Amino acid sequence: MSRIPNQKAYHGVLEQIRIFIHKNLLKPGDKLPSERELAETLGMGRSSVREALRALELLGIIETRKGEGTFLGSYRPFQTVEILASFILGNNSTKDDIIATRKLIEKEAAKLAIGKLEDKDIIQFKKIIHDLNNNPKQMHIDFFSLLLNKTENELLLIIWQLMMEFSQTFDNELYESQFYQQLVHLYTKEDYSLIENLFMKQLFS
Amino acid sequence: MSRIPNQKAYHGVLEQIRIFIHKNLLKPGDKLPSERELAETLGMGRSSVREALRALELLGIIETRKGEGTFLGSYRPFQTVEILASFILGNNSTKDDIIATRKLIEKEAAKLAIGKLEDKDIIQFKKIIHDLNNNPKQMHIDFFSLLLNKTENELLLIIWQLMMEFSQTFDNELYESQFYQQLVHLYTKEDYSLIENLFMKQLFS
DNA sequence: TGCCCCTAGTGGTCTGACCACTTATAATCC
DNA sequence: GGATTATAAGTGGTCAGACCACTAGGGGCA
Repeated sequence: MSRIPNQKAYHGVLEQIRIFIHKNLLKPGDKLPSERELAETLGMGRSSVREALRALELLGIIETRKGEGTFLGSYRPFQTVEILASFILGNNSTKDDIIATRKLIEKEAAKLAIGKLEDKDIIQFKKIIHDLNNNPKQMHIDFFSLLLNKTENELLLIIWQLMMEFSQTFDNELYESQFYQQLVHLYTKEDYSLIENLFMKQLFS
Repeated sequence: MSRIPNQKAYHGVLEQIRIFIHKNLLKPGDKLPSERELAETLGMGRSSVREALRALELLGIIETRKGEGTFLGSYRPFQTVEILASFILGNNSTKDDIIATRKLIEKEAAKLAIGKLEDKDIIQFKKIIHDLNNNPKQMHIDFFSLLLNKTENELLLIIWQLMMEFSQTFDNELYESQFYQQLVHLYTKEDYSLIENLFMKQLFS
């Protein structure tokens, strides 16, 4: 385990953990060696090991529970996207970019949902639209949350949620109230050719 | 700066750094406070600060140079990709999400670029396509980097780059070689109605 | 048998120390 | 005075040791 001089220690730890996981065929939920044990095995300080573990934890690759140990998590890049977004959004990005991207996702999600909606989903959509307890913004969130879920693309859902979250403070650019009904109506009639048009009308209104 | 008991210290550091960046309008390349300074300012140990910084470094959000300091990076998690990818492997639904989202952005970018391309851009596209030094993957990256740039939606560009980074290691689902030429051809003829069709043909081939 | 307490092990955090490296300053030399 | 060279200060990289808070399991007690 000789280290290349200019290589940082925690990179080595990362690599070793990766090897350990694969060699022992660890599955999500399985336990990893303790920090002290890892440090001794790899011949480096505990703090260096911790730096690597913290990084992996932030990315959702591992989970740590105080008093218990370190466990392999079920890694998905979504957490990574989320962290990156929190540093990127609001800094480099303009309001316009966020809104445009949000609408783009909504439009595409509407098309992706084609053929994946059952009758009970349609009913659910109508219920959301007519729920008078919700203000327009909440209605919008409920509506597209359901729609995004139906696309079965979890990543897209996460990105959309991030856009919504970061646009909370300034974005009131929702759609006209009848838009949602019209969209549901198109699903009901199974007339999918007009979905794009429906969105376009909203985007340039 | 009182901390909620069950909240780990480095999460606080993460948040503070994020605020610092936004408050001071730091751009990539700008310098952050030193580790010791951060530790004192935030009232916590240097090791906790380091754990947060290492995580951010792994994500490419910051860069550290020994003897110089810590600098804001350009959000490109290059160093990370191989490590992360090795954890993604085997999770097919996640891979599918990444690929689908990537292609979705490419399709929409192609439509967003309508009306924003000048003659010199067209020439540039053709140059990229016919550059024999590039392998197909590099050509694809160059092609859509330029296209995404032309959409003038920086956020969309960043998301796309992230998808590309992740999918680099496992995704060979590019488009047929004549696809790129056909797309440029449509721009040349200013025949935009067929862009969607062109992509759809690729997606289901 | 069932309960409780204690202990060993674990992650969470801090401190202080030393190293290697970079930069800016000061001293030196011509 | 100007150029070169030593020096000092500052920075990230790493380690060791010490506590703390928490968890789980075992041993003892009723």
